[in-house]
Amino acid sequence: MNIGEAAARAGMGAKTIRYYESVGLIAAAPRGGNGYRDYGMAEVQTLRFIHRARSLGFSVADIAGLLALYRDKKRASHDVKSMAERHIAEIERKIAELRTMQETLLDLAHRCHGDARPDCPILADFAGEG
Amino acid sequence: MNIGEAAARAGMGAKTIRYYESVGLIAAAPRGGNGYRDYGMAEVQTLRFIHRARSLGFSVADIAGLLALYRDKKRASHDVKSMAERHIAEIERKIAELRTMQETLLDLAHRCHGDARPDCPILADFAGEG
DNA sequence: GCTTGACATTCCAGTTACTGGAAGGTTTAG
DNA sequence: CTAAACCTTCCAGTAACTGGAATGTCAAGC
Repeated sequence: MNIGEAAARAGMGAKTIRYYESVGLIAAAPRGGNGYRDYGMAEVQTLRFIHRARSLGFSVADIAGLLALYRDKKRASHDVKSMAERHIAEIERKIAELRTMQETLLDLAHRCHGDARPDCPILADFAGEG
Repeated sequence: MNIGEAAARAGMGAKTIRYYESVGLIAAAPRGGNGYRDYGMAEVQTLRFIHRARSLGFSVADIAGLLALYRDKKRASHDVKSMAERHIAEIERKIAELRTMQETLLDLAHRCHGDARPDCPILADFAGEG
């Protein structure tokens, strides 16, 4: 099948597939006589794997590792789990950072009149007043 | 003062200041006879404002708007508050997205032995099994 | 006066994961 | 035959810096 159909089946754009090929995440697809890339269901399966992992926030570099583990039938599940746990911890860190930002902003916004008057605790805070 | 001192006082790197100047977030600093940028306390104050806003997750583009409001003594606090609220909502969206990822991963990781055996629900999920 | 180190300058490249667009070749339907 | 809908490559842009190279300047110590 052509790249467009593979993309549709995998739930991503054709450009994304070419990008993954260009950075070495997937192998270069064989070409037909017209120069078009040709994909089979195995490649679509790999692309779906990538899509799922990306949707869970794994980086392309991490996914390269996950794909290697996936293909290594003698892998230890420990290796997969530890990658997942590292990623979970990273997500936790980001959530905590965002939550801190959000709490500060909610507090500032709460204290701001939000009317036509110019005085504003948000700007005052940013300006270092108080 | 030179850029290094301004950077130290504002809590950022000298390269960051040059970057902000290059993208028009701050005005080009006047130069001394040696070509060095020269800063006063007002500029440091602006840089600290930017630093604070960045630490709360505002984009450089947003900060340009916030600085304009800050300088407009006839601003309506409503305008500031609405920017803050939009940003709070965006943060909320990101947190929700991360939380969803995290929950899925926690569930998968929980079901993974994490030992020397190769079978792994995480990879199985990515591969679309089940 | 000279050297040395810590500054400063500019410009280019790299980061992440795509995405848009241009210029062109191919295939298919009508 | 033509027009639409594919495909190809390559270049540029996104966000917000950061690192590094090549070069210039300044202040301190000998």
